[in-house]
Amino acid sequence: MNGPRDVTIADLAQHLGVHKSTVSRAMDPARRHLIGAELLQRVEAAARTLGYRPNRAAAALSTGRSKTIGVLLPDITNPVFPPILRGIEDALDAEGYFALLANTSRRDDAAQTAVERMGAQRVEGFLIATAVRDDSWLEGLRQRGTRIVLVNRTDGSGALPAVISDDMLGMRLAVDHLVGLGHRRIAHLAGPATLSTGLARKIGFEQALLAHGLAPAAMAECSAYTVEGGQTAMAALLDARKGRRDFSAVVAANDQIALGVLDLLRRRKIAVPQQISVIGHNDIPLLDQVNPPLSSVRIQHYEMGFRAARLLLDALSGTPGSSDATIVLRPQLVARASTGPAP
Amino acid sequence: MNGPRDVTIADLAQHLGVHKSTVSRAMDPARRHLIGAELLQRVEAAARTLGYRPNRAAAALSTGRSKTIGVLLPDITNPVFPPILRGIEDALDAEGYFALLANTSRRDDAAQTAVERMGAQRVEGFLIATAVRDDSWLEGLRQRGTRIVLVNRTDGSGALPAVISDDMLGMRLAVDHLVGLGHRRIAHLAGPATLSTGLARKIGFEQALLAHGLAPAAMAECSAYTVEGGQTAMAALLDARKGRRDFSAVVAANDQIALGVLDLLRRRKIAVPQQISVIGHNDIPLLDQVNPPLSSVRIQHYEMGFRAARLLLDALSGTPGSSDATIVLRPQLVARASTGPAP
DNA sequence: TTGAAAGCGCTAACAC
DNA sequence: GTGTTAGCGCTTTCAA
Repeated sequence: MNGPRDVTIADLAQHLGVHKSTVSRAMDPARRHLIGAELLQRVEAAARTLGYRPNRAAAALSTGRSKTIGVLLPDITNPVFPPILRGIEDALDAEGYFALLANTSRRDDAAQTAVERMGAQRVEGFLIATAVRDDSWLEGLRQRGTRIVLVNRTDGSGALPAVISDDMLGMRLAVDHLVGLGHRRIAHLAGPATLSTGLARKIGFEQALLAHGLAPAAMAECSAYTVEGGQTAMAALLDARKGRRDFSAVVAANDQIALGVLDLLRRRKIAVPQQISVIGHNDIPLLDQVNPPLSSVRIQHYEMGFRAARLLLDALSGTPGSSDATIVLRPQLVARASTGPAP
Repeated sequence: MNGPRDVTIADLAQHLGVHKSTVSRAMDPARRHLIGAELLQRVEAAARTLGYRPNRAAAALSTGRSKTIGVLLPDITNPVFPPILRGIEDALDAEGYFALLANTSRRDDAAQTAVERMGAQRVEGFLIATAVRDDSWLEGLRQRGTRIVLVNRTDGSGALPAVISDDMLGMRLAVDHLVGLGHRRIAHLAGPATLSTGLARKIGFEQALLAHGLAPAAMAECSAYTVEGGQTAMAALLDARKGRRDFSAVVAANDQIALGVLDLLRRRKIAVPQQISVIGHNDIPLLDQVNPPLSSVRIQHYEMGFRAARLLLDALSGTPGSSDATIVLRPQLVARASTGPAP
């Protein structure tokens, strides 16, 4: 059925008249020094001529280490995730690890199913960007010894190591910026309260206002972090006020929501930023090209992925200290033309 | 070092007083029917209570099938690739396969290195979106029996199965659209000639013009499919003409290049589309929000990934016919505000 | 319908 | 330095 069988270390050993464990040693950089210099050469030469290709699957079975990490994303199609994944992959690659990928927005239980199937593949740990605040199964997993690092979002337990952006600070940057422009009546379009980011940004927004002695002018929760979610919530906000707007600026919980807001305001002929200022969060690509260029809070996507992967890798190799940390990255304000002086 | 050892089929077998091969059969849906109904129940119950988790890594070693596919992308951060990857993943997931991911834009030989390492992991095949026209190593791989399906780009050999977009048709759509708007002098900013898409679109552009009895008004090749590549090439095109533009429309080889063009024209105070019309290719997200909304040729990214994965899966399972096909998907014109009547 | 035995390719004590 | 031996957990003939 298959063509010529793969060449194995046993084949090499026989060919060279040595034992296969000798070949095994010669193949492993970490144990190569145990081998005679001349023999080492011969092994390498033979490997080349016979076309030997190491079989990590076999090594994995023997050692229990697959050199493979499970990565769970809601949906790679959401522009927030590519740079995170890229960061993850760069960190893993440097250590010879691969990412096994799953998008979990297919079904409700997709994340758990993926974790189970990846567990069967014996991934050494998980990088999870899909945590929901009331996920208790994640904490259960951890207690059974599964290595997990959360990215971008945390779960409710707070017990799992995570790498996230400082959402409170992000909101402070946004609010300070607007207040600096003279705005006093500021509205917030929140993300889903089921997500840690949705909640943290909402609280962050309120606290940031409070620091200026202000209260929210209006609040609404979007059903999802999408353009449509933003449009719908914004329409509701405006309609509820029947034309009498009591706010001059909107802080959106993420960029897609903000884009939805821009879209709706454009359709309703409300000028941005002359009549209403809008600011997003995350700073996804192309925001500088939209109309008007959208102000946002830039978070360190790539860095987030990279650090999360490093954290997991360190935990796997038993590096002390780093194991249980939660790393909080600093966001940065990016002011563009969608925010301007209060009317 | 490790906690309690994993539960294996041997443990289950002992616990139940049967042979492990019996348990193995009970675990495999395809061979379950060989097992007595009552015993089957007991096995399943025991598996549950003892917390048995199948070890695919071991199965992989035994069967030679890892249920894993290697996916090579240049850079997931380029908005063209997320939907392709999503399509791939959806198709793989349906068959219980996982994608092992590698971004290959890190180094020149990253693709070959990744293929080698993934080969060691015994992936069953490769989905490759990084082909370069003069890649001969891919063809070599195929001849040695490696299963490969190309996505988005083809290599030079034409011998490898691939799923791509109809680039000739895409250019025809773009050119027909512009000619329909009255343009006669049309320029092309080509992608790198080392990529199949760069070349095919360039030829497609020329042929499409020819069909209207026209010749290219100007041509330039961008060093990369990037915004900067577009800016630079466009600047060169304009500067070479010292202000005397002999074209009223630009067909860019992809959207990033087109965005670079828009950017440059904005800085030079040349009105789009009043003075120059611009059209891109691929229709990446947010193009409808940029200023002005960019016309483009929409290609079926998701479908491309999905079909490629299906093709590979079919080949792996020995489904006849489908194995060696090259599938060409039809693109579609998306006219927006960046293209308008010729001045 | 179930059991026995061999083996997938590699690693890891331990011995020489 | 190198060989021996014994698995890792599962599948797969072949028998019974």
